[in-house]
Amino acid sequence: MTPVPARPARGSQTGRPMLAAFDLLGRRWALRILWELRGGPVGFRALQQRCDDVSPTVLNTRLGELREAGLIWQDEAKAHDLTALGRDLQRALKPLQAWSERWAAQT
Amino acid sequence: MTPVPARPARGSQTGRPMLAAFDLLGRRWALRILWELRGGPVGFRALQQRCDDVSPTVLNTRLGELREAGLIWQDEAKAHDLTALGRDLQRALKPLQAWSERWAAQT
DNA sequence: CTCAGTGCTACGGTTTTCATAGCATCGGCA
DNA sequence: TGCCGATGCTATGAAAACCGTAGCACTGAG
Repeated sequence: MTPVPARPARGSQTGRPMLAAFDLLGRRWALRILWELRGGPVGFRALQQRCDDVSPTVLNTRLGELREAGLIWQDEAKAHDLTALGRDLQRALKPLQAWSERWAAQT
Repeated sequence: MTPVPARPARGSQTGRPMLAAFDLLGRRWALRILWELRGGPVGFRALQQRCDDVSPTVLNTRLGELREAGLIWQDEAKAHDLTALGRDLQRALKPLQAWSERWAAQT
């Protein structure tokens, strides 16, 4: 079951957007998949390789969820790509990258 | 096994900080736990309730990972709280909240 | 009309997460 | 002193998620 802002998130009463986002992005490979799509459309097998050979089952499940959530879509050649909303999220995740480098520096 | 920036992340060769962050934050409840700690130290059972009664096993596992990663710590009263690094991450996650509201608005 | 490449699904085994019960400890408070 | 509720957390089996591999259907190049 794909989390969307309206519907209550897994393990939550209220459908608060942030909690739905946590539910969606807190699934394995979800963040990574979005990340690997940052440079334009990618085919299934290429995407799989970029994600360190994630198993196709999970990859396809995540792609389905992200598609249903409106973050990605498939073009006519079946390549997976970010939607405007997905690119928006991408930008929102930018500070996370900066943080991760501070994290690395501190350790 | 807790992901830290130096060590390679789960399912990754390189130990790129961003991938380690994805691994750490892509585990269930991890983001939520950090989020619920935004207002200061919280005890175990209170935190569990705020996280929609997450099972204590997972909560404790996540807390251990986040502690090992240096994002949270325990004060003398055993209450869980963000470290400076954790608060830093908190700030980095701020745009995500804004995004989630745009997401909700669009759906 | 092969043949390599692609998108994806089926299947069974392993890992993660879950729900519940319970232990040990620590204040109040009589 | 002995009880009582609350707290931090662990143990244990069941459910769900995830994984690796094999393979099907299709498409375009040669």
